[in-house]
Amino acid sequence: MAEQHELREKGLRLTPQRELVLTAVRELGHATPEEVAEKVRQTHPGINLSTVYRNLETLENVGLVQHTHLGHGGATYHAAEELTHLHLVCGKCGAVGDAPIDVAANFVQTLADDYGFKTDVTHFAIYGLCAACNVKN
Amino acid sequence: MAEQHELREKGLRLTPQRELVLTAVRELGHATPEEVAEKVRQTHPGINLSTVYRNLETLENVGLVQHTHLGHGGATYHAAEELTHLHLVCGKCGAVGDAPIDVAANFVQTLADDYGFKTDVTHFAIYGLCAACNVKN
DNA sequence: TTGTAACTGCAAATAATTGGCGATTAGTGT
DNA sequence: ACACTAATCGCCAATTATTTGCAGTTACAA
Repeated sequence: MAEQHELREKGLRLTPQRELVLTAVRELGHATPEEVAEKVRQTHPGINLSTVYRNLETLENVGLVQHTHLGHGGATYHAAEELTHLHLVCGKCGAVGDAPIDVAANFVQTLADDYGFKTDVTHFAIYGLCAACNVKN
Repeated sequence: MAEQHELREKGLRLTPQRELVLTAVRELGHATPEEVAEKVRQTHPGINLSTVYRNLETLENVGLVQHTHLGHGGATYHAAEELTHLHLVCGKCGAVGDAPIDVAANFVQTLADDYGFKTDVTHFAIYGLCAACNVKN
């Protein structure tokens, strides 16, 4: 019993649905619950949306995924491992780009020093225009 | 007819509801549609939520207000004049603090230079812990 | 005034998310 | 291998947030 599945290590039961949701989040990078469900259904059609929501919540509780409010409508989820970058959300085309967090290191430090505000980089969403949209604007 | 009301200047009809919504947004600093409605109802009880939603949208179209997705659930609106600061959203207590945009100037510049991403500072929401929550944490 | 398009209120329609509950199933102990 | 129990699932009704259709009202120009 040396090999413990990562989900079991967190005290969670290892169900196919759960595993599929986690895998989907990892493969998608970032996605809404709806998108995760769609992805999962490609291999497991019967899965219920509620199940996806509940598993996302559960997985978030144990720290395997996180959610952010990138834009309109819904939250988007991404794997915890992925939390090494910022999300650059294009307000025009909706594309989500990435940038390493250290581009913000200085900024974060300033906020901490001057405002006592401890920025949560994992919850960072930045709006603007992506390079592509910027050109044709 | 020298004095044109700001709303009329934008080509909008000057209705009491519209004016109240705009005033409420300005007084509240930032608020959800729900909160705006509540505020407006203090002086004009009959106003309908749809009307608030529609006016916020209309006012946003002409550039008098803007919205951001500060947290969960809903968008929050604020007056366009107010757009000289960043929003520091506390993930714990929900408080929304402000910081002048120039603390981000450097950061914004980096994103522009390195990623071609044109950051929209008016749509900036930063998550973390506010000073108060940070202490007792 | 009077006409007309903009605007409002209301109620029903959507969309997104959550909660209840009986049926199922993973994981434990035998 | 078998039974047990709580975790989890699927289905579906309930919320919550926002949007839309439409008929009645109103701002404002002529």
